[in-house]
Amino acid sequence: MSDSSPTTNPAARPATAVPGTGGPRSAGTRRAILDAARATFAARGYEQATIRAVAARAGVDASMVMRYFQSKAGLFTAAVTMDLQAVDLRSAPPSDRGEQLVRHFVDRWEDPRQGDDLIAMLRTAATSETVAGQLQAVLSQQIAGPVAAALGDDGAAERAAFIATQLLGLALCRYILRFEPLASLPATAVVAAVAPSVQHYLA
Amino acid sequence: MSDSSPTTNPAARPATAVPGTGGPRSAGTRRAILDAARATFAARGYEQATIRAVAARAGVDASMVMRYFQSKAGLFTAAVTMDLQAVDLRSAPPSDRGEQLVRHFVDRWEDPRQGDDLIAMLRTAATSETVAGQLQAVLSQQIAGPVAAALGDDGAAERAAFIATQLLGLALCRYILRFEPLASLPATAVVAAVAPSVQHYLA
DNA sequence: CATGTTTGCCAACACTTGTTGACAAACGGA
DNA sequence: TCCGTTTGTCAACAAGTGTTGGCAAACATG
Repeated sequence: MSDSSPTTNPAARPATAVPGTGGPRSAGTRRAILDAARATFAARGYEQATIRAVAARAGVDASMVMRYFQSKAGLFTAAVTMDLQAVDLRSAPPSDRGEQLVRHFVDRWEDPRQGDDLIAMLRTAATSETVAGQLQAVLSQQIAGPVAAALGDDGAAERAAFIATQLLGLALCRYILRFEPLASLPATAVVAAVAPSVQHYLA
Repeated sequence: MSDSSPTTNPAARPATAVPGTGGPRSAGTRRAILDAARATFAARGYEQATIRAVAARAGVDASMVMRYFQSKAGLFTAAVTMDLQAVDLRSAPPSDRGEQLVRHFVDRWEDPRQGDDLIAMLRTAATSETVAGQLQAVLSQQIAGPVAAALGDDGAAERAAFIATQLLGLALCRYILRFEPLASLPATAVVAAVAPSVQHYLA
């Protein structure tokens, strides 16, 4: 006690909180809010997603969301912060690397957990320069990194950029705009169709 | 006279209005509002673009925007309605059709007039199912049409969908997210790099 | 049990949004 | 000149937003 005001000190952790979750408050509520935020941001985009909608989905009050995360922007950052592991393209023969890269990304998008993060991020990046920068950083690690590691640094940035156009365009049309017949095709067919295009940028 | 209430009847056109513009009010103001709306929607997206911002940019009052176009949605539709002429792929040898298609689209995006329309539409489509449907209709006419005309109907819809992923992904990364080094490359270099990918989907 | 902390809910504030209506100035025809 | 229509401005409304503070219950600790 006498440390500082309890409301503003995130280090004051109650006994019921699970250590290691990173949050100062109830772990269950925090997780419920984060899950609801992910789903809401992914489904409606940043502006359309209201704090009240997130709170309702999580079964708590809107002011709870504010106490757990300090602002809507903070909630978005916390909800969308993910640790994706990058591919190691060197483990595959050069002719298979395009397909490997596409499959890796499609797997991420199809995964309900990580996919919602990416969809929310992509949706928001279209209207927020800040998030666009974050997305570029993620893609730099996810694409430019492995490409440079596998091919060397000459022109890797350009190659990665063009690969990003193909992969983001696929995500946009299939998961956000839901263009038919693309959205209904099985994932394997999509991977098979797009792989040669990415392979071309790698060669 | 005695027809109906003048405020709600769009057919009542004053003598000062220019016939053929399609609008019942002053042609100059209408055009100023439409230009401002295009620029604002393209720059900030649908939700972020406020009627007051459009009005300020056009140099008129916000209520004027409402009287000319009945709602924000109506303004968006009027501002973003464009008539793009589709390519005729049959006029080129099959091996050049990919490049022709890409160049046609990049030319549209780079054109300040039509480009703003498309950027606004793409930005908005990411968060509005209605606009996503409109965009799909435009792309169907711009891509699926020429592809089916050139290659026949077998699998044309799928081919067009994959071509759309590449072309929309390029537009997203270059004109909206402004990823580097992609955004700074000359248009010719972009066309040359992306053309083989589209060509692959055509073959 | 008494106490202080945490959790959660309720109500409200300040602000912005799209939208509407009333009213003054310009303009054109009779 | 007079009058109706049109054009434009001002102020306001109703709804929804993120955000804040206060207050009651739960809960662990002494």
